[in-house]
Amino acid sequence: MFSKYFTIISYNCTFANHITNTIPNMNIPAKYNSIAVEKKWYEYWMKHNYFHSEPDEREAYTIVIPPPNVTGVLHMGHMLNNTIQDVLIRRARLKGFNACWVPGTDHASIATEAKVVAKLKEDGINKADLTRDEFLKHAWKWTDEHGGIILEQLKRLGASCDWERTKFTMDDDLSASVTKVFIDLYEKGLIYRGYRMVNWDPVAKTTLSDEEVIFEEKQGNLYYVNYKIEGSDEVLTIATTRPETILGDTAICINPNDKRFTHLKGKKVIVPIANRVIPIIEDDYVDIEFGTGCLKVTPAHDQNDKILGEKHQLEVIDIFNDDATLNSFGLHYQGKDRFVVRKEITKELENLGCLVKIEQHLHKVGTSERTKAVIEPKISAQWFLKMETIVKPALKAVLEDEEIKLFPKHYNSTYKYWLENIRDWNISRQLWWGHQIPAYFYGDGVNDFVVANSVEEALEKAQTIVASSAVEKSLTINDLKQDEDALDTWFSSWLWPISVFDGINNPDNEEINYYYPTNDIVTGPDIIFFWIARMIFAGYEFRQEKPFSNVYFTGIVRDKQRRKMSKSLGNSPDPIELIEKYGADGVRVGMLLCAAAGNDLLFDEDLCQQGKNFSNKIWNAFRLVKGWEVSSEIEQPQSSKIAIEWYQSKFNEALKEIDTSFEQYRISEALMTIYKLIWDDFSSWFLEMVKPAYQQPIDAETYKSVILFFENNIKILHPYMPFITEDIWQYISNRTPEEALIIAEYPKNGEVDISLLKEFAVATEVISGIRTIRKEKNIAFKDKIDFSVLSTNKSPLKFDSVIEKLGNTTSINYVNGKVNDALSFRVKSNEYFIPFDEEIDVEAEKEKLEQELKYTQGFLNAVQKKLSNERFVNNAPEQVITNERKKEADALAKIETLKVSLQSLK
RNA sequence: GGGCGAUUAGCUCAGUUGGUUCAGAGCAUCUCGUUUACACCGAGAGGGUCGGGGGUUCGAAUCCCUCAUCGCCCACCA
Repeated sequence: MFSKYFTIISYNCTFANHITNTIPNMNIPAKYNSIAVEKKWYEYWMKHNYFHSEPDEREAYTIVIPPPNVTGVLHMGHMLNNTIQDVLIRRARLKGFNACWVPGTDHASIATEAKVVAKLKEDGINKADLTRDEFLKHAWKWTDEHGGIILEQLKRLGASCDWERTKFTMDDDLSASVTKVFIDLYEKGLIYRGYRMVNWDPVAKTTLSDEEVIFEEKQGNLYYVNYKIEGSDEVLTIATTRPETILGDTAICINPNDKRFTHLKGKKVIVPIANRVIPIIEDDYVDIEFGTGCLKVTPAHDQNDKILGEKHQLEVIDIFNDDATLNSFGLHYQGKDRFVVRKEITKELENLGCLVKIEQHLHKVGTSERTKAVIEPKISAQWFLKMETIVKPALKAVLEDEEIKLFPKHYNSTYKYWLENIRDWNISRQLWWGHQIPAYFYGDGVNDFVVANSVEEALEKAQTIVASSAVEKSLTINDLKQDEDALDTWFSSWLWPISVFDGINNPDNEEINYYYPTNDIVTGPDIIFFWIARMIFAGYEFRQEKPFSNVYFTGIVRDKQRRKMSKSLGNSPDPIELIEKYGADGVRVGMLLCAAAGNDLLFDEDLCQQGKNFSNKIWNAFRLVKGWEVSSEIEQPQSSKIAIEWYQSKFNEALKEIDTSFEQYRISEALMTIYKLIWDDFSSWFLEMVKPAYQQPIDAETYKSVILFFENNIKILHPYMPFITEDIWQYISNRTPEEALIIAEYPKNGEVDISLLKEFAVATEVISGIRTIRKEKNIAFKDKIDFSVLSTNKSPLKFDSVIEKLGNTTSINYVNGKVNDALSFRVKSNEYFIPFDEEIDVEAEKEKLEQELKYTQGFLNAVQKKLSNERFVNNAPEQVITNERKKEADALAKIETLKVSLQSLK
């Protein structure tokens, strides 16, 4: 017998090479080397241009990347964000879509300009000493040196962007789009120049949009100051948080209903220090309860005061320079910083006897998102975009028509609230780095300007205007002066999904018509207003169509202590180091495992380790399969046959679950489904079921299925772990570039045999039972055991052969009565027996049985109670009742078995 | 001050219209194991009054009310 076996094996060995010649006889390394593999396959993918997309007859699936800051460095937020995008895009590619992921960077005007200014300062250069052109030269140099690092880092992650399409928001065509859009909106009357209260960042020396201001709660003081009433010895006390602005006061306001001050109506007060006389005005805006009920009005430095000022026609005195030092209105404080002045003026007021008291006061202070400087409200001439009409289609698209879906959905209400309460968008910035506003002044008047594509065009327009006016004057190019300001960064990125396909300059080109609207956009919820909403505005305004169908908001990446990851805290790991340590696949899996949809994620490096372990698991499963000799001479064992049937169903079930998860953008849930499928179902169950005995070959038919399943597994895993899957794919068979996994065909959905899956679940319980007894009684696995079952069902079940194999039992005996001298366990109403030579601890067995009996009896009672409740039987659906009856029957049968067993022990 | 979202095992989270599979998953923990893919592993086990309290219902993690705690967004109280 033995020698015969060997003959067969040696025969099959030669044959094996013949029938499995699709599998190249390469040496598979014992360890998976992520670094070498990742480099190899990324280069391969690039070389064969798989990431590149051109319009064709297939359906497009498009994502535009949220463009990171051009000089930025990859952080964990990008890692998460781009992993998700890559998963989506790779899956779409496998599913047969023409997948196009457009990468690029944003010029990030204020952030980049701040960096360049800081760099110049280090080199001893002051921005103020440079001309605009000189400064821009430095900025471009900086951009060329640091720009695009982040895109290179994305490649390490495996991002399958169409790099040929890489865009930058200051590329010529994108800049032209911005200008075109500006002119268009201006001509529609939507852009206007206004003298308004804006948020002034005194460090960056620019205005900011409301969205760029972050309110922080700060402990401040409330200063009570006396103002002398003109022509009287009486004083009036006001409360203020900003005593330095006293020098800009132009009125005191009281509530007309405040009886305390009735006698002061129409009088005037003298501003301390400045000794100016200002009126007392009345307005019910003033809260009688707050402070002293008297409000000092400084129209130049407070939004509300400005409104009051306009209403009551007050003088406006701006006391600050651009850097928030005081100007000449600051009198002897001229040139000093506002916070220094606050301290000094307090002292002076005290010396003058005007300071009544100082109270501690907690209040919100606006700070600059970028520079952290305290915002100074300032009145200045700025450019604004009217929002009223532009928001309308955007509201409808998300809230009524659901043309655009937000995930998670609850962002709908945030979106709605913001859009309904939106204020005009301040789009001008006092910066050089960015798109210069295409407005050209031809005269000294505030309104002496034209908006044009170029200075030449501007000249023409200006000449026309001048010619039609009464004033005789001829203009030359030298008379024109372009507005110094640049546009808000978001004024270019709101066009991103359109401009990357040149859809602004060239609205009917093939690409924009093919790729637009894009499918999904993936970003953090922090830029829902900055970017997402505005892209939607732009989409409807310039193309009368949504820019994308689905918005997936990721969570914010935090550390284990829930702190936001940040440079200053130093709690953010270096993504590249992580990739080197755990492999890109491992890190991708690690990121996603902690990224439950709709939640912030607490990043934990251990999860990358889990990802790496998963790589290892797959690698070893592959080594196992690859190590088998294959024989076409052996008949397929029954256990393999049924195992294949089962795994096919299990796989189909998983496939369906994955689809459902993706529909809801539950990306990490889909990954978990695949993880369990491959680790538990495929490796722990399926491979063990079909695994040939030591040094024995596997039958060819089973092997074929194993390989097919393996291929299907790595296909569905590929979006998550692109590198290891491509590597194994190519080991399985020498593939031509046309057969690479990255462009393979995603498995088709198939039938799920639910009853088969259920039967298998029972079989696993039986196997578990055997394992438990083996363990309890120290019966080695290699010792074959006798195995009997007492069952109402006398015929062998589908998975009996599997039980025999994985339990290492003799063929299962179906018996009519209890087996003596045996250990037993029960699954459903069946009782299973394993003979045991040594004396059985009767008491212990009895105890066990009684426990089980007690539990089952309790269970039965509950079920019967339910069933005897008339209202339950009358009201519950048929199915629920049927199920309860079945539970009852099962419990009764089990109790019977238990009683018989107990009887025999007594 | 307004709005939104949470609160389920030690941790991070699932739990769809209230009822099959309802108390689950992964990780962590504990026990045993180096059996010829993998100790980056295998087999097994423990662990939760579903934030508290009330209510609706035959039946509640799920619906309603209320309280508590935490997070996020928005808002001009000097």
